Amino acid sequence: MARPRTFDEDRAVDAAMRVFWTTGYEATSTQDLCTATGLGRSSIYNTFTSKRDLFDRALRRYAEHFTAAQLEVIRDESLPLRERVRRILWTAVEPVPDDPAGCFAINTIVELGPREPEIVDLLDRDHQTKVAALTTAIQAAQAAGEIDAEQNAEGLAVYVFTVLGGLRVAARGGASADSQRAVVEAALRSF
Amino acid sequence: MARPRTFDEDRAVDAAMRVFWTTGYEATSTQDLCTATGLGRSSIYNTFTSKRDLFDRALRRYAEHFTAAQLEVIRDESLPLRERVRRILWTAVEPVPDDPAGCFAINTIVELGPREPEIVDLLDRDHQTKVAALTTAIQAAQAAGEIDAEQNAEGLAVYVFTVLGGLRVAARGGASADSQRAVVEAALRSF
DNA sequence: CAGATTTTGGACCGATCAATCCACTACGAG
DNA sequence: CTCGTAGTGGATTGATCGGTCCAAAATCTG
Repeated sequence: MARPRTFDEDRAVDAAMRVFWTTGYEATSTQDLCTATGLGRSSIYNTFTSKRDLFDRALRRYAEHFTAAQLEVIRDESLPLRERVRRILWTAVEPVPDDPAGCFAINTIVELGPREPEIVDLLDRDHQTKVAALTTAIQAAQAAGEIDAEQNAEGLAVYVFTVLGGLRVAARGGASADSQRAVVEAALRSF
Repeated sequence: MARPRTFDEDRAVDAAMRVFWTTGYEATSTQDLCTATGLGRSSIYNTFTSKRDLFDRALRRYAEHFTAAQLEVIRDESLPLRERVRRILWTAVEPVPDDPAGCFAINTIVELGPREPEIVDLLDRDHQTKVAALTTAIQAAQAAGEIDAEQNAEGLAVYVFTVLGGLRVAARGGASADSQRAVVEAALRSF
């Protein structure tokens, strides 16, 4: 060991994540990444091997962070299932104020999906984790007589995340909170 | 007038549209556009003033084409409203085989939304047209006692297109027809 | 303090970007 | 048949791209 780093690696990934989230992969230049992280080119390439590698780390960070938060809501048995679903969808009505518009994962699927199967795999695994958790929660609610037991639980779980995807695309296009709220209400009628 | 063009302008826009649709704006090079259209650089820059201009024309063409098709379905009074909505959503379950994955309009909102307000405006006007048409159809169905009159008609219309957006993002990520079908079924329960 | 080791800033690299230019071609008008 | 005009192919432009390199700086170990 010799000269220590003057920056925090996680902070750098976080800053990069927000730039990629806002601007997309192609439209983000390495110069943008330097500016956003406050690092020089050498520090970035010394720590992360390439723009693509840094993007992967940023995306993983995003996926892990948001998946963990969603799983916590999904598994919170102190709330009725319907309320848990509402909270999942509600993140699109009232997003975290300082976060960029839309969803980084969805932006990435849209931009890179057709030509980056590894990224699709990563996001798909993440998606499956969430679907499985929600499916389990729905089945429990069905067994408890909380919601209609006739419906396909997994189909309903996929439906929830599909609606969330639609909401986040709409948010990226500047949809109003009122309009997003109306969609959430309509979506919840399927339960 | 002198030497005539050896290519069809609309065909060129169409070819460009498919490349932008597949690859996105940033990741499409002018060389890609030359290859896809079969034109030389000069012909492209002589006919369209810039890459951005050609993109705008391609996007407008897409929006007009698909909006027209959707409006036709929405206004087809020979079908029950529920069936019309199903057909709108069904385009995500069984897309036109040779079309690129996903929806060009949604891809564009996601990629360029935050930094191209003019494009957002264009797509938003298009969106409003469709929402207004579906709202009218829903209100008629409510007046006819075909569906529950309690619900906010416009909210329901926005909901339908939001779900469609989610389905198209899922398609971009390679969702299976089975999974898409289950989502359509769940979505229709809100009616 | 000295030497080894890592980080850092900035100059630099070839490749590629969107866009322009120009010589040449092809055709309509007279 | 010739002239004028518009279309075309390909070379070329300056800017920017992602990525590398190197000398100077900083701090740990002994």
